[in-house]
Amino acid sequence: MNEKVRVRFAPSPTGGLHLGGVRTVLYNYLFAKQHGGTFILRIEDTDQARYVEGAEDYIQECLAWCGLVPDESPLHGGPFAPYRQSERKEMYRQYAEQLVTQGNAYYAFDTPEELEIMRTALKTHDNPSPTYNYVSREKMRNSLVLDQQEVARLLAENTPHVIRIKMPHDETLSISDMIRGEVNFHSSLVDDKVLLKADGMPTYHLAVVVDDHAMKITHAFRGEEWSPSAPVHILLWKYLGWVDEMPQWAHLPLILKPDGHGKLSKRDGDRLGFPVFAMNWTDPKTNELVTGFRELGFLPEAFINLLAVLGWNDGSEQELFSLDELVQKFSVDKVHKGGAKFNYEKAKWFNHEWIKKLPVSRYRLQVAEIFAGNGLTVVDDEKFDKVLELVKDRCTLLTDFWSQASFFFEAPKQLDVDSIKPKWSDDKSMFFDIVKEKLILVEDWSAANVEILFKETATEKNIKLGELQLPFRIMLVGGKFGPGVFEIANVIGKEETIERIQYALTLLS
RNA sequence: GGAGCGUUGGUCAAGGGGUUAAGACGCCUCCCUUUCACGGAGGAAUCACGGGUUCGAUUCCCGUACGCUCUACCA
Repeated sequence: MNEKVRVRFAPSPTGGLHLGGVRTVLYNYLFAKQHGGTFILRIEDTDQARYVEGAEDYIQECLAWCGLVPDESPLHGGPFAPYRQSERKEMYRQYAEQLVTQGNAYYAFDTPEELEIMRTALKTHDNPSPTYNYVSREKMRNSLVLDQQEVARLLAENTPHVIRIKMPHDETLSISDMIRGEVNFHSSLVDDKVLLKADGMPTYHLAVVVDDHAMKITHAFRGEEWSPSAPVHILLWKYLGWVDEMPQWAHLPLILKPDGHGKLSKRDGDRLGFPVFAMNWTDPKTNELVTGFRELGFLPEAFINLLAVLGWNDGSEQELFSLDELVQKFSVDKVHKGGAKFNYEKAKWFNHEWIKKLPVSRYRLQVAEIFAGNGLTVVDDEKFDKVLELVKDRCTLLTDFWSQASFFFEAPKQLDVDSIKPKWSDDKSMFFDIVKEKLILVEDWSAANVEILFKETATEKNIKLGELQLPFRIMLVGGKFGPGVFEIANVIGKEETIERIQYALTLLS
């Protein structure tokens, strides 16, 4: 393992894992693996208000389902523990204090109300979002303007306070992004971000820098929404004296709503009728269930594949990639700069392709579970595989196997007799009576034999074969779908075939 | 408002100074199949706008428009 490359995925346990999240994990993973490096899962749980019980386990399960198993994580452990930010709390305070001592940060005692007053007071048409910056900080209650004794008194009295970074007036901060190249920010336009919150927990800005340093992270992939705060992070690496160890950044394009514009959100899934989470997620606070790709019948191979090409393309015509192939072929410089709208139709196409591509043994178990959920226990594995093989071309989602194949195991509950009745005749009725009798005598129950017998009888009775196949299909399947009728007859067996013909004849007489 | 980023068919996209501007999804037509699919053959549909540079710009440069992200003691 090449310890030179260490990349991490750092979700916060606040809910389900959405498409953008999984894609970020995926790119992190691909990059780490193709360089023989280490893929790390770190949990960013410093926001106590939004922390959700169970979300961390959920994330780990999603990763396992997708096959993106981390080398180091809270669950697996690793040499750079802890992998949960809340367990590193003391270290953040220490670094924040160090920055204050160095003069790169300061204490701010402003209450939320005072901040609100400042923002509304400074708000103008031209400046709808005033910030705490090198101008406004002069009028606030912080250790930059208060005299030292006052600051000491406030601290001694345990006055709630935060630590803010002191942004320089006039500096150009340059970020080298693996996807976008060099991006420049002027420091006067960046605000004095809070580094350490009043509850003693760090904000993302401090935590990500301290953790990435502590875990020796070399490459950092994250969503584009982080791009504007990159200058803060750069400065922190500098102030803490770690510039030489700073990871290389890559800001990934966003996954957008299929209609309209904007970042894809959980709500869009409900609204437009498709999943946005990897797996089912039940919010313990509201008990609200959000459906996942897994439960909807997606294969992890397809899920990973569709996500990989939503923001990356290797330049060839290839669209279907296995995880191994992705590790081989992924490259950061082919990652797109612009966001992509999510297209559920295309997503389903990927799943369809993977269902056709993979051997049925790969998803036999999941389909069996779906059957069990519908009250049917699979007992004959050999038959089950045969059936799956027979209908896989017609299944887009794993759940489609139920509607496409349940009739192989239990007689259809309803027959679409309406589509045969108009053309039904006594001749046909007689034909099936004869066929039924002949079928009883068949010894070698093969599709070919049934077909021959069927054809011969049709010729005898002088009825066109085509006019008989549809009724036969309805008798066996219940509707106008499924593989070849004689194949079906073969799989469901002699007795069952005869029984279904018999039953249908009573309905039609 | 500001900053950063972006803009090739409806969507995902390849390409990149001279091309009939790939391919995929979706849509339409036909073939196969007397079911539904799969498969096969076709079709409609695109370089945001304006200036430059150039013999020539979809491609390079500058503007404009539009979009997105950020502008929290959230990440």
